[in-house]
Order: sequence, then C-alpha cells, then structure tokens
Amino acid sequence: MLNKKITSIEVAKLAGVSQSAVSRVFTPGASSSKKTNALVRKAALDLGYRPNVLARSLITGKSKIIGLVVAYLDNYFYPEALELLSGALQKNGYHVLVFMATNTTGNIDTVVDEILDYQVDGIIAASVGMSTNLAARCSDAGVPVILFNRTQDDKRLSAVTSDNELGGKKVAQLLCKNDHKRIAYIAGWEGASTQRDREKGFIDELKKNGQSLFSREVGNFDLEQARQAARKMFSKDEIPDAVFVANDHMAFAVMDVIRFELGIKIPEQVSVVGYDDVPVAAWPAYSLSTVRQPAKRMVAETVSILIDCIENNSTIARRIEIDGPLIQRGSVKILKK
Amino acid sequence: MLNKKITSIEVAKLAGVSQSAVSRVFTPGASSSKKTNALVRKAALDLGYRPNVLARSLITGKSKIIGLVVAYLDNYFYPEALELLSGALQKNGYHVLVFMATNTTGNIDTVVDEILDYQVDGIIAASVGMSTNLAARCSDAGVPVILFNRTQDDKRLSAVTSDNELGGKKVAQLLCKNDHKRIAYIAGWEGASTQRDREKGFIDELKKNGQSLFSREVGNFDLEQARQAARKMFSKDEIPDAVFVANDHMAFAVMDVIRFELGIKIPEQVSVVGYDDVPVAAWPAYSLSTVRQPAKRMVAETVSILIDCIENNSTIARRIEIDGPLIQRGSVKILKK
DNA sequence: AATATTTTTGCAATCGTATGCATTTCAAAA
DNA sequence: TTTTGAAATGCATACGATTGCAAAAATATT
Repeated sequence: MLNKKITSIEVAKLAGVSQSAVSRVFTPGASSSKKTNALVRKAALDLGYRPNVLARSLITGKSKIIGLVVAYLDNYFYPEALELLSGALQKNGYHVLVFMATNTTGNIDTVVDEILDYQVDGIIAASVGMSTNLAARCSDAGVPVILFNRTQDDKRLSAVTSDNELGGKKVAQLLCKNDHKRIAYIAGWEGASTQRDREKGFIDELKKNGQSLFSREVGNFDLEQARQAARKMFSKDEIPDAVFVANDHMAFAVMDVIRFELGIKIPEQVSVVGYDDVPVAAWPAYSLSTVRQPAKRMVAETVSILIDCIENNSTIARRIEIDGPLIQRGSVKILKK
Repeated sequence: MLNKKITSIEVAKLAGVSQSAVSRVFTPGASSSKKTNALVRKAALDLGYRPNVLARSLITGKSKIIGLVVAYLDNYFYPEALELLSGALQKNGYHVLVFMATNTTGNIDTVVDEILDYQVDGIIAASVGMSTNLAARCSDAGVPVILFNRTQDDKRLSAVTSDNELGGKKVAQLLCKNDHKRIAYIAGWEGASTQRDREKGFIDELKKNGQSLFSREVGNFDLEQARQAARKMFSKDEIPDAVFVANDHMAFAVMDVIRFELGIKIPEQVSVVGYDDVPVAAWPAYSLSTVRQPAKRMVAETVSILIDCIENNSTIARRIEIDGPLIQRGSVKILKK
C-alpha cells in the first residue's frame, strides 16, 4: 500500500555515514567531503530520499512558506498577479500558501491567525486591509507583511502599488486634452487606498484644467454595483461625455450597460477609461483605454522587498509606487488635428 | 524587535499544568477536565499562544496542507475553481499550497518533488497531466492525487471532470436542431482528455444526425493559436455556419477575429459555441452560448473525495463526471418556429 | 618525518508538539 | 463507607531534521 517515508537515518545507514553527514550534504554551505557527498547522494537517490521541509523548518525557524491573502479573484488583475508572484517566489525557493478573505472583515483576523499557525516566513496581502492590531501581531511574530496593490497609514507595513495618483492624473489629462466637457467618475470601494489615490489624482488634474466632476457614483469594485452606478449615471437627461471607472473590472460592466442596455455609443457619445489593463481590456470587443498596472514590476518589487526582509531580517518598511503607462485604445474619443 | 515565539511549555507554566495538558486542550478529542481547559485557554489567550502546525504535523504525519498544481490561470475557469477550492478546503481545516506548472513538461516532475517535500496531505492537479512514474511516487509516499478537470488512463488516480462527452453531444444537438449545415470545430490541446472527450461527443452526435465536420483547426487552448485557427478557418471561400470552440477562453478570441478582423456577423453568418461558461461568457459583448462546467459541484466532489482519501485513508480511485447544462445565449442562430 | 592547520565527522542536544503508559483523581455503584 | 470504573494528568519519548562542540582525518608547513 504505502511505503514508509524515507528519513535521513536510513540514508545514513545505507551510505555508511552518520545522520548528521546526510543532513550536511543537503544543507547548502555545510562542510562535507567529496566522498561522503557522493555516497550520500547515491544512497538518497536509490531510496528516493528528500529532506522533510517541515522538520527542517522546526529547527531553522524558516518554513519557506509565504502566506498570500487574496480577496477577489474575479478581478482578473489578481490571477495574473498570483501567477507571477507564485512563479517568482518559486524561483527563490519559497512557496505560496493561499488564503481567501472573501467574507466579512472580521474574518481577516481569523485568516491571519491561521496563516501564522503555519509559521510562514512572510505575508503578502493582496488588496486587503490590515487592522493595526493585526499588523502588530505579525510584527510581534517577526513575520514581515507586504501590502500588494494597497497602502495604509500604518508605518510598519511595506506596500507596493502602481502610482495611482499619477495614473488618475494621466486619465484626466487625456480626457481634457481631447475636449471632454462633462467628465464623470465611478468610484471603487472608498476604503481602498487605490480608489482614493486614483480619484485624487484625477480630480486634482481636472481642477488644474478648470474642470470639475460632472457626475459621480460608487461601484465598490463590484460588477453589479458598477452596473447600477452606470444605469443611474446614464439615465439622466444630460449624460457625461466621458467616464473614468476606477478599475477595468467595473469598466467592462459599465460599458456593457452603456452600449447594450442604453444604446449609447462608445466612444462617439461617451468615452470610457479604466484602470489596470487586464488582458480583456485589449480584446477588441472592449478595446478599453486604461492605465496599465505593471504587474511584473510590481511583483518583482514585492518579492525583492519580502526576501530582503526575511533573509537580512531588515525591518524598515518600504513604500514603492510604480509608474504605469496610459494605454490608448478605442474607448476614448480623440480630437482630430 | 521581535518577541520570541510562545510555546506550549510557557503556557503550561503560566497555567500551572503540564505541557501535555496544554497539548490535550488543543487536540480535539483528547481528554481534559473543564478546569484545566479553562486554565489553559486563559493562559494561552493571555500569551497569544497558538499551536505550531508544523511541529504538530511532524508527529501526527498530517500537515493539513494540500498541494495544488495549476498550469494556466489566464483561462478564467481556473481562478474561479481556485477560489472555490481554497474556500472549501479552508472550511475543512486544510490550506492550499500553490505550485505553478507553467513551463515545460519535464518541469512537472520537479514541481511534484517540491510538493512532496512539504509533506502535503494530498495533491490536486488542475488541468495538468501526471506521468505514471510521478503518480507512483505520490502513491508510494501515501499522498492521494486528484485530477481536476482532466482524466488519465492511470487507474490509481481519481479524477473529477464535467461530462465532457455529453457536453460535446449537447452542442452538436443544438447546432443540428437549428439547421446548421457547415459545422466546424476548433480543438484544444490534443493531449488533454477534456479536449478529446468534448470532440468525441460532438463528432459522434453529428454523425448521428447525418453530418460530419465541415472544417477543423487546432487552437491548443491558447489565445494566439486560437486566433490563427480562426483566421485560417474563416478566410476561405466557403466558411462554416457554426463553430464549436473547445473552451470559452479560445472562443472569445475566435469571436473577436470573426467579428472585428473579418467583419463576419455572429450569429447571423456563423454561430459560435464555447465550453466552460466562465463569467465573461455572460457579458453582453460576447453573449456566448456554452456548456457550463459546474465549478461548485466539481469542487465539492473533489474536496469530498480528497478528504475521504486522507481521513479514512481510502485508496480506491474514483472517477466523477458531472453533467453541466447547455447555456443558450445570443451567439447561436436559432430557428424560428 | 614530525608538527601545525584546516577540513570532516559523529555525538548529542534541540526545535514544538503529540501520545502511550502508569498513576492519580473523581464520581458512581454497592 | 468501601469498591470499582472511568476520566484526567504527568512523565518521558518520538517525529525528522539542524548545529555546536570536540575528536578524527586530511592537508599544509617546516
């Protein structure tokens, strides 16, 4: 049925060396002669031995596990990020233990407790807020936390985001430059820093161009709420001639309502801009102009900071904001010159 | 800086009991009096103690970790499945360690070795093949493996899929019933059982209706290859009046090429059917008729089988095929009666 | 060839928890 | 009150590895 597990002791016996010798062969940086190395490796191969990561972590205090908390996987920015994160960490000998934080907020506490139970070496919180209390618990446990695609006031937390404020600004510039006059905004969840920063950059730049928001609704990063917001916004007598939606995910829903429910033409009657540049944005059915979040670079930064924290147990929190380009596609009406 | 970790010994000291007592309080099913229970729980709370899962797993032999191997996360069926899987396992006290198997095939072996290093209690392979050799290694290690959304000949492996053959059949029925006469197919990766079964059911049912395939290309479950396939298929003098695409992911690419590159109308000139019913299929921009893979039920079955294998160490491999409904939307031309 | 130095090696302790065994405690039955 | 059985507890060991220390072996130096 099931063969018993092979331990280092059995390898030692077969190779005719001590158990410590086996351990040293599999511990990078430990000293062992060429001869024993060969003997042990041969024996290990014959028996199919591989070191037990969990037993190792018990004594080294390093589990090589990173806890990843994710809230939404239906926003396609996150699967992409997850894939990149997992790949990058794998390359560095770490692996990702996934925790969904789908439910209510109080549930986050439970989730973090569960994560810490696994003695993770670090935590990446993707688009999830952390209470001060929670951050403190992680800090007490010596587990570095990095926020991905969100920031918070708590100075203990490192965070990697795109430059959301600048991104919002770029959108405003694009719309103003192309002569839009009734500019609207559909917000994400107002508790999210990404939402706030995008809106701030957007509004500030509108002001600079002598404009202000024509209309505003809240979509909470949720498809159905975004649809509702669009219905409300575009069922009035005078409708916007441009709308910036806080992320692509909602933008698609908004476009669908505008075009297929209300029969309004994009971009002829209204321009739409999103944020993220998820793959679907490039598909011609949407051809959505948007600000790209450079997922690769964000992930690279996240992993690099995290590994620095773990391996040099650096404790300084860092904030990284990565600039992302404005991607112009067909959903925005452009002035002909 | 970082507080030392709290162990059961310190809790024992504070509570005035033995370390074993502490352990027993946190071990469901172990015997402890109400008094000690209260004492220990209080002390644990005061100190912020939680049992170390890794240390526990060392002695129990159960890590409460499930290894999940995923190949593509860009096909949106998988993020959904991942979310459901992770959630369901979480509810049962398990957690998911994610391994990407993006690269070449030989790489799968490496990945599985890495998984086994973590002493996982089970493995879910989502849309990934396993060599006989590999399956044997897992079996030897006493680790149950379940294939998700793929089957294989190896009898040791349990597998959960939708009823792909029946699904293909339903598509053929739909198209024949509505008077399509030049029916084409765009295949997925031909090594995948899902691809083969869908095609088999489809072709068999076409035959039964006195039809055969008008045209066939291969898209390998890849966006760009699907586009190429569509270009080739629809650039001829006589084009199909219906095309079944092996999954939704490719179907979107095919629709985009058909409509936006070639200017062919869906469904007036050609009907398109996909497979999976990912969320995007329901969006009006695509409104794709498709066979739903009942992700919730597939996940429920997967988790149930896996937990049965682990906890009752049942070793019999099971094959589950779950029927999924045909979802009719606007991408198929329907006969008026 | 003899000594000094470095590299390997094995022994034993350790990480944090679970658990078999023997003993004590407690409540129920007589 | 005594007897009996069950429940609770503590002691000590085990899980599978890493690592400090001291002894042994290999290498370098004179």
